[in-house]
Amino acid sequence: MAKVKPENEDSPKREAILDAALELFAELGYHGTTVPQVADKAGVGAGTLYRYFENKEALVNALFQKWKRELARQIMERFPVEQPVRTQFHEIWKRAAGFATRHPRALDFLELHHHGSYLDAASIAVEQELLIPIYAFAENAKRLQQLKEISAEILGALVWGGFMGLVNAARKGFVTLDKKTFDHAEECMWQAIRR
Amino acid sequence: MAKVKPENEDSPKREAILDAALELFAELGYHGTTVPQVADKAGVGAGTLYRYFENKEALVNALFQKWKRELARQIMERFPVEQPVRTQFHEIWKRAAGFATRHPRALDFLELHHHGSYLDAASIAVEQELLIPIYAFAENAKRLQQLKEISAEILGALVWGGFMGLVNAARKGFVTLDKKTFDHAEECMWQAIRR
DNA sequence: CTCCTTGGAATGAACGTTCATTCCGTAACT
DNA sequence: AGTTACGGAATGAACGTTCATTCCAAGGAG
Repeated sequence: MAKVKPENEDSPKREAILDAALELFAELGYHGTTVPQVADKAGVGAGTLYRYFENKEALVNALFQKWKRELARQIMERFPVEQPVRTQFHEIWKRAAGFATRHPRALDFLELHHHGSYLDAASIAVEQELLIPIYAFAENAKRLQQLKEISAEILGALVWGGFMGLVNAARKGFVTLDKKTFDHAEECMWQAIRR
Repeated sequence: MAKVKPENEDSPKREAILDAALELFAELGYHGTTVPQVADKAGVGAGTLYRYFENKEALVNALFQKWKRELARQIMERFPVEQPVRTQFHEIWKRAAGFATRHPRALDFLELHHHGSYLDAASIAVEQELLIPIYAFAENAKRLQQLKEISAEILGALVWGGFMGLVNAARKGFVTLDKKTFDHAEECMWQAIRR
C-alpha cells in the first residue's frame, strides 16, 4: 500500500550499493564513476540499482545526506553543555578525529563533493545541521569571553579547515593520523581561537 | 620538422583555452566538463584545442602545473630571508591572501583537483615546489625557537588548511574575503603555530 | 509430500544519447 | 602556389537508463 520502493530503508542491497558508491565516488569523483562500476562493486546487477535509487543523481544525494548527517550526529550527540569551553572544544575535536579514523572514505567523499552542481536543495540544507550547533558553541564561548572577538564564521572556517588540512596531508602521506598528531593539532587550533 | 606544437608557448588561443578550462574545471570538475564546452568558451573550434594540447588529460595537467607554479612563485618570490619570523609569516599570509583575491578560480581549481587520477607524475611533482620552501621556513623558525615543537608537516597542514577553509567558507557565502577577515585569520593562525 | 501458480525482485543486453577525438574542406598567411 | 592554422561535422566508444526476461520464495491444490 504505502510501499513505493521495494525496501524503503535498511536493505542489505541498498547498503551494499551505498558502500560501493562511497568508495568509488571518494576516489574517482561523481562524474568519474560509472553506474555499472558501482553495481559491480556492490555485487548487484546494473538494473537493480534503479530499484533503490531513482537515478545516479539521487544516489549521490542520498549518500551525501547520509554521511553529513552521520558526521553531525557523531559530533553533536550528547554534547557536554555544562562543561567548560575548553572541555567542549576538546570533545568536538576528539569526536571529529574519531570520525576521521573510523570513516576516512566518508570524509574524503564529503570534502570532494561539498560543491557540485548535482547536489540538490535537501543536500545543501543538511550542511546547516552541523553548522548551526557549531556556531552556537562559538557564540556562547565568546559570550563567556573565552574566545577571540572574531566572527564565529571565521573561527569555524579556520578550525574545520585546519582539521581537513590534516586529513588531506595524511592522504598524501605527509603525516599519520595517530593520537599524538591529533593532540598536537588540537592544542594548536585551541591557541588559534582562544582569547 | 621539429615543431610538434604550432606555438609552443605564449599564444593568444592557447591562453584563451587555458582560461576557459580554468573556469569550467573549477566549477564543474574535470569529468563534468566537456571539451566542446571549453572550446566554445575559449572562442575556438573543438579541433583547434588539439593543436595546442595532446588531449583533455594533457590540458588539465598543463593547467594544474601552471597555477601551482604561479602560486608557489607569488608566495616565495623575493622571500624576506633576513626578517624576523613573525614578519616572514605575515608576508606568506599576505601573499596567499593576495593570490586568493586576484585568482579565486585558480584556488578553487587547485583545491578541487589536488587529488585526481588524471594528474600525471609531473603535476604531482610540482606540489614539492611550494612545500619545500614552506617546510624550510618552518624548520628554520623552529630552530630559532619561535614555533611550537611540532613537526613542520602538521603546522603546515593546519595553516594551509585554515587558509583554504576560509576560502571555502567565502565561496559558500559565510564570510567575505576582505582585509579585516584576512588580518583576523592571520592573527589566529599565528597563535596556532607560535611557541 | 509434490506440483503448479503467482508476483515481486533481480538481471544484463540493448537503446538512445553524449563524449573525446579525428578528419577534411576552407581561410589565412608567406 | 604552398604551407600552416582553423573550425565544426563526423565518428566510434562509452555512458546512463530501460525493459523484456529470469529467478525464487511462498502458498494453494491435489
